[in-house]
Amino acid sequence: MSIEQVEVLVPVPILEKFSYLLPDQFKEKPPMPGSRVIVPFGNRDLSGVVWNVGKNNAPKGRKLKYLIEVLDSKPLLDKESLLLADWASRYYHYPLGEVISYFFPPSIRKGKEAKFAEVKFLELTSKGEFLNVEDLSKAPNQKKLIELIKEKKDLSQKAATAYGVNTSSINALIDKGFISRYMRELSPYKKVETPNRNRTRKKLNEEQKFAVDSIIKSENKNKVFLLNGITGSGKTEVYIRAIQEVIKKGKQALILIPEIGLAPQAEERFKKYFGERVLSFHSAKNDREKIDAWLGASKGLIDIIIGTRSSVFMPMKDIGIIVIDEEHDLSYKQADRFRYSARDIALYRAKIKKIPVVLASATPSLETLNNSLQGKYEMLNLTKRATGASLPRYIPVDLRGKELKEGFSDELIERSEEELKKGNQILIFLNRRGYAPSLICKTCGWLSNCDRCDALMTLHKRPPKLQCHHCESQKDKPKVCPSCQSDDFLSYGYGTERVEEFLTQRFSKFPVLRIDSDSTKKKESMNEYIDSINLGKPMVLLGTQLLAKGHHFPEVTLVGILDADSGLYSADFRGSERVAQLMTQVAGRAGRDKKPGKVLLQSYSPDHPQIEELINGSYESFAKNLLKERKSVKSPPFAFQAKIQAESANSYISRDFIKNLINNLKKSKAFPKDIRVVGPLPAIMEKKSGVYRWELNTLSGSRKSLHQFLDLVQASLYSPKTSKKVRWSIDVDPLSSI
DNA sequence: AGCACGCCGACT
DNA sequence: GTCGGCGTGCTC
Repeated sequence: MSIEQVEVLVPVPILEKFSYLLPDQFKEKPPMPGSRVIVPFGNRDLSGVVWNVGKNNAPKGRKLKYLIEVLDSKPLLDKESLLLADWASRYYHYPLGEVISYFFPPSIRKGKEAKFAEVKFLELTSKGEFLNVEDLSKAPNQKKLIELIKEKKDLSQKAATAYGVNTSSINALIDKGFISRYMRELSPYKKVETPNRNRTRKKLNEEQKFAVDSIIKSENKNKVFLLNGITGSGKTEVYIRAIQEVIKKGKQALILIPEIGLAPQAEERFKKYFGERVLSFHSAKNDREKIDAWLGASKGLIDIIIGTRSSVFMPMKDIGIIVIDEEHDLSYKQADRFRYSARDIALYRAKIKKIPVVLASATPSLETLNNSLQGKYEMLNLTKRATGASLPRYIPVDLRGKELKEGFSDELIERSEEELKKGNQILIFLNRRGYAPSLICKTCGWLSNCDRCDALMTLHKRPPKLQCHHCESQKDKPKVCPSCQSDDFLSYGYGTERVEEFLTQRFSKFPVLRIDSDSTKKKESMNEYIDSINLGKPMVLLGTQLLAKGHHFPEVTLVGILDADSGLYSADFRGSERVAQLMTQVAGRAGRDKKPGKVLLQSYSPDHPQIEELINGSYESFAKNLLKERKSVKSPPFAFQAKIQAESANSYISRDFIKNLINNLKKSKAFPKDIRVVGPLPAIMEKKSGVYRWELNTLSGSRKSLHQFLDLVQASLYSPKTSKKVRWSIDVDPLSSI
């Protein structure tokens, strides 16, 4: 029986799949699931992905259109990718047709041929076949080329040039009709068969060896490991060994890293071990690079992909392990549209493929820590620093009653000076860019409010502007107060620009390097900074969380945390988890090599239980306390959470939208009983980028009930009756509430 | 998401 | 009289 129709996924925010009739020429050899096709959709033609063959779930009576074209004779996505997409679509309650887009580089998704770049090749014409090369003895280059083509069979023009044949000789032979030029696809990758380079075989300690062995032993099992290692304990070294074993078996590895900023260094580090087998992947790559990496990985020409969030969808021929570095990092969660967590997608992908996952962190998320404590994940502890160094010592600095200079206590200044004079580097941490977080009129009290957000605009000095850090708004710094025309302003609070100014004049003999998203805007600047830090000369590093992430600064002996209190009283219940992670990570930059390190923690409440726990306990003890607290109030990870948000030009519209939604859903018989509904409430920052946001938080002890509830929500929101004045979103396992 | 259709305001 | 504003309806 021949196939009459196929079900196609189209990249539109609609839950339904769309069915099409197959024209006769495709009936015998219908496109398989995972192949791309062109279909008519409304009054345009779209590239879609075949989901089902032979099925038709279109409403009865609906007249089907004919599919226009089949783009791929073989599926581009394998069965596992399709399963993964289906799961992700259900789990995150996001339309499958849009989810599947994430599995392709954008241009492939839009219908571009899934091929490596075509390159000029040279071949003999039939006239050329019968040519006696000795006839060309007067043109040695032409003779050489003919011989090369005969010898190599496949010769690209580029290769010919590399052998020393210039283009004019090539063209001469073409003109004479002896050879011709044609275009052919050429893979930029050669399958590397040589063993890994292993340039630096570091000796592993007992804990590291145990960790490597445990991971290797579970090679064909779906096992999740928490590689719980203190900062500087050599986690990377552990998973590199595990990956080496996987590759020896002819399989591939996927390594996820938090941010693009870390990609070049990470890539360089992995290239040292794996040479040409490794390739990085992130959104800054151009179209061609993305296609090449994607094809290379799916054809098995690349063994290791190291990439950011979006790489979790990278199709791979035979994936054998997934590593998620800094698994607690927020950047693994996409915060708009398809709000997926790359970590959780990776966990499910590994489950489908029955392969191990390594979650690496010095400060694991409470979710992961809890899963480990409950025995769902195997915890591999690295409690010693790889260099034999000890963890830095915390020294609290009580700010109460102290006179500060631009946010610095005398103690911090003195200790900093001491270290610099000893030839060491110091790191000052302040998680606030700009000059000052607000500008105030001293005369009338006018504040630098943002017009589009419930937030104050930050004063920047270079260039002198007021900038909102929550939207795109920026304006010139006013010369006089917009309200009372006075010119007496107060720059209130401290940002990195301001502290840089102070440090530069206070420690004038030493270079001050400010590292934040403003100073690293230029493409190469971060690498240049890292290089100058690595020279090891005494200097002051000053920066935001950019500095806290993953870097290895062996010469830093002192870390100064200017404001340990910020975030202590956050409106977000995840605030203290964040702060603890950030502090521990920053602190971990100190004393990583031979020299011991210390961390000065400036605080107005050094006896706050959380600060005390960090100083006298550890991240882990801190996190375990937090888990107890979360358990007692049934917060995640002891309940599953989803957030529904509505935004519109008007607060009442957003509020009523959420109100009506929940009221209508509550009338449904399918409304699960075990759902805790909190809200509607305005978002913590209600007005942002000119829109007003209200939200509904829902929690349940049962994942199943939560999803049942979200199915109702989804059905209601995707109904055509839903108001278009409101932009809404469903966020499963939300992480931020700003 | 696009795109067309459709009904009310300022313009060559 | 028309161009075009964006509300609303629909996509196999």
